[in-house]
Amino acid sequence: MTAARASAAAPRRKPRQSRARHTSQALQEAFVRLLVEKGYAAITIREIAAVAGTGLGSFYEYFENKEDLARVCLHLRSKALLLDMRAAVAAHAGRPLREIVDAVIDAQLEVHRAQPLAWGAHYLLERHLSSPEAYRKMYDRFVGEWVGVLEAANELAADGQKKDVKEVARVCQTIIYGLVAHTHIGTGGRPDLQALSRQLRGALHGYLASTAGVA
Amino acid sequence: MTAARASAAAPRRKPRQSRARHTSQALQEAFVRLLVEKGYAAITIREIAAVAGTGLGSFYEYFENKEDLARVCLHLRSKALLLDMRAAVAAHAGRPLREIVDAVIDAQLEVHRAQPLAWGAHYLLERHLSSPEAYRKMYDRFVGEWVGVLEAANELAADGQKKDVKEVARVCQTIIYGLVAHTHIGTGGRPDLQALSRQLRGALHGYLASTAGVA
Amino acid sequence: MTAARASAAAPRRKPRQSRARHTSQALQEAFVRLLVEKGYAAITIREIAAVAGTGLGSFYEYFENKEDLARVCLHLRSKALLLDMRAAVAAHAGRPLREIVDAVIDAQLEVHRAQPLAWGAHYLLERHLSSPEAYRKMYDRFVGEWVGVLEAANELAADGQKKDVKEVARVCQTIIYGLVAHTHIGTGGRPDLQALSRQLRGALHGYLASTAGVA
Amino acid sequence: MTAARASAAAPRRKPRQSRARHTSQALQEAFVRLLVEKGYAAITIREIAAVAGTGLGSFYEYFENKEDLARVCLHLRSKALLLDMRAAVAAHAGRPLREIVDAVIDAQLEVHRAQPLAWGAHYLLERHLSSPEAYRKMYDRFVGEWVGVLEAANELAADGQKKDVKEVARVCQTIIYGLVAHTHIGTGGRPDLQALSRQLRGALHGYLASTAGVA
DNA sequence: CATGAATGAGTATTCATTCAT
DNA sequence: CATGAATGAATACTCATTCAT
Repeated sequence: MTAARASAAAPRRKPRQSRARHTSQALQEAFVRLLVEKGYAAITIREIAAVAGTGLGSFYEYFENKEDLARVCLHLRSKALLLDMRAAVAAHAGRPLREIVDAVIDAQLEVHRAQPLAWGAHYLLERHLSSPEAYRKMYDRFVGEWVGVLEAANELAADGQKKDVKEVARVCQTIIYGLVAHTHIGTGGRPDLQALSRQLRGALHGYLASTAGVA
Repeated sequence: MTAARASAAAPRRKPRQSRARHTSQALQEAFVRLLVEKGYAAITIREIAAVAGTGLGSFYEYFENKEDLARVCLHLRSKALLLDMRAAVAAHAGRPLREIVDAVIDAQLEVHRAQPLAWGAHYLLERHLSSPEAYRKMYDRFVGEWVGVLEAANELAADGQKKDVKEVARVCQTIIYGLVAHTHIGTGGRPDLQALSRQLRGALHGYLASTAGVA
Repeated sequence: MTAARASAAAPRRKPRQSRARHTSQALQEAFVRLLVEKGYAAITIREIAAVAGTGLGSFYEYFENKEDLARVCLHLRSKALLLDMRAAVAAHAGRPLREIVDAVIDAQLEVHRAQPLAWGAHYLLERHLSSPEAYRKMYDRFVGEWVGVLEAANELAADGQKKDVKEVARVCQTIIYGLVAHTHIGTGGRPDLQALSRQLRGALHGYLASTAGVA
Repeated sequence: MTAARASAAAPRRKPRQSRARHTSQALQEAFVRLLVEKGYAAITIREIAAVAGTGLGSFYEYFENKEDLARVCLHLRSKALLLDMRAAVAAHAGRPLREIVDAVIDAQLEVHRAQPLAWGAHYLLERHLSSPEAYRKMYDRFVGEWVGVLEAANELAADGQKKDVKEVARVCQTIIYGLVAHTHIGTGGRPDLQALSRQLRGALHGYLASTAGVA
């Protein structure tokens, strides 16, 4: 039972939510900023607190340790992306697969467009941090979403081919994740989103077209 | 009585080079072994030396620090993969693109088949360690190799389309790297190489077929 | 208001400044004590902290490293001596040179009389530590003070002989520093201050008398 | 029983003196050079050997450790100075004290004139290294020499005043040592020997004149 | 709830020294 | 006699974490 997360449920606190949110957010932002500047390993908790303008002790009011903070940052951002993707799928359910895929691509690019730097830091952090388990977990969540994409288009050849669907979903996720992450890590905050869009369309449509018989 | 000097009565001392190589190699192997067992962060230099059967000081004869050793391991393995890929391309120059791509896929899978665990550790380590610069550098090296693949098949539509070729190469590299790395990280030493091969063929051939007009 | 724990007699906690001063001072005292006991080179930071009754980390709150602490100790002691000398000069300004010199001698001896051991350690440490620059700097400061001595007595022959004054000052400082330091280093805490006083008077008065024409 | 010093007496070696002397000398010179460049503490035995152009192991053929080497350097140089001083005294025995003192001053300055840099290093090293014991020992040797100076001039007032003689000798040694050392340390290889000579004469003659009744 | 002085466990790293050749 | 790879004892130093205020 961590002191950090207890705030959500603890009755002892009268959190004056706005204050708490502010401090926590400041810490997260400080962390991301430092992440871009000097890399995860070199960041010190003292530093995070200093940049955030909080006392050292306050850090521990909100987070267990550096990794905990990192995980929270990672989780929030991933979740946002996931939800966005899901919304795009829902909004195009029943449409041809090609259209849904395009919608997903557009949705993801839109999310990234707003904060290319932060996303660069995010992908870098993700690479740095993830244990095999965490890696798989996050991946599977997105793969699940892709299964949703494939099922949303009623083009599935036969039923009972779940296994194939999942495989296709994994390949799709790998392609989109790889291209998006690579673009954001490799370009230092100035990703060419147009080229990225073109590449994504090319790769996904190409792959899915060739798999038409299966999925 | 140090293990180092124990070498009983037999081959007292090997010529310099081979001794040095031996110690350095032992350290590298110890590192990879520990990497698989407990993850980068938890590894201690004392431990590496102990597992390698060397004195603590010897570590510093060969490496600056843990990260230096990691980088050397990473570099050597990547280089091997690169050379292997290049050989496969050279051996199939002039053949249809599809064939060359298959050769590359087979070559890479072959390399991975021998030490799936070590490759899992490698991809994990790569994620953990690489700075944006190192990441880009390694990536670009492989992209260059893919440009070679595309040029080896004399199917390039028009000349002067270097830019397109490079983009296609990047997408190909992203696909193969993403799928291979993901498979080795996510399966804890038991990657389904047959499925991986199928996925790679599907994704690459599908993508390249749809881009036929361009490249 | 936590009066509960205040328990009357216990001066639980002093205001910040004084606490900090206490810890830093304790470290300095521990250092000097160890210095006398075993010499600079043999002192360990752990030891200093232990003797001071502080945690190891606290050492680094106040000092960069052993040398830093040593320099602080050296500086404080020298400064005290300097100020004392200056006060003696000021108190006898306008008196005959001989009198002022005697006052300076008496002042310095007085300062040393209180802690002969610590002064022994001080001179030893000074010898051990000082780089040529630090050495010169400290020296010049005292030479400056001697210039003050010579000027305080209005016996300067002609004006514009600043250069000579400085030279005389240097010689005086060398004599007093050499004799005092030597006596404290060489006698292991039991300096014969009477003899020292006699020697100082003899050397300084003798020298100054012979230079009367100049200064 | 050090291996280093054994060479003088050990029958086991056929020293081919020239070789040994060469290596030992090279090490000493390398040491002095490094001493001037970076200070005693920062010097590494590896470095000394490297600069001397010898193998690391060879260092231990000639010296116990860094301090031993330092002591040898210190000792040789001091001894040379001492012998020179003694020779000057002997050459002027029976002459007036003033004359002998001048001869001693001249002799010392002559010795220093040849290698001001090395002497600077010497005095620095002496300051750095000497334990109270070593310090006193060296000092006493020179004081003894000064006793010789005072006795060489047949001006001693009454006999049985050994104690006074010794005190005067100490003061003289302190004056000359202080001025000479200070000049060589503080001027980075470019000591003003003329000024030094003037100061020495002024201080010593002044002091001795005022003590005429005693000595 | 905020703060930051105090703490010390945990490691990296250096460098003198040895000894087989 | 010369060499330098190997060694590990000895320490410095960092930095997360606590807790009294």
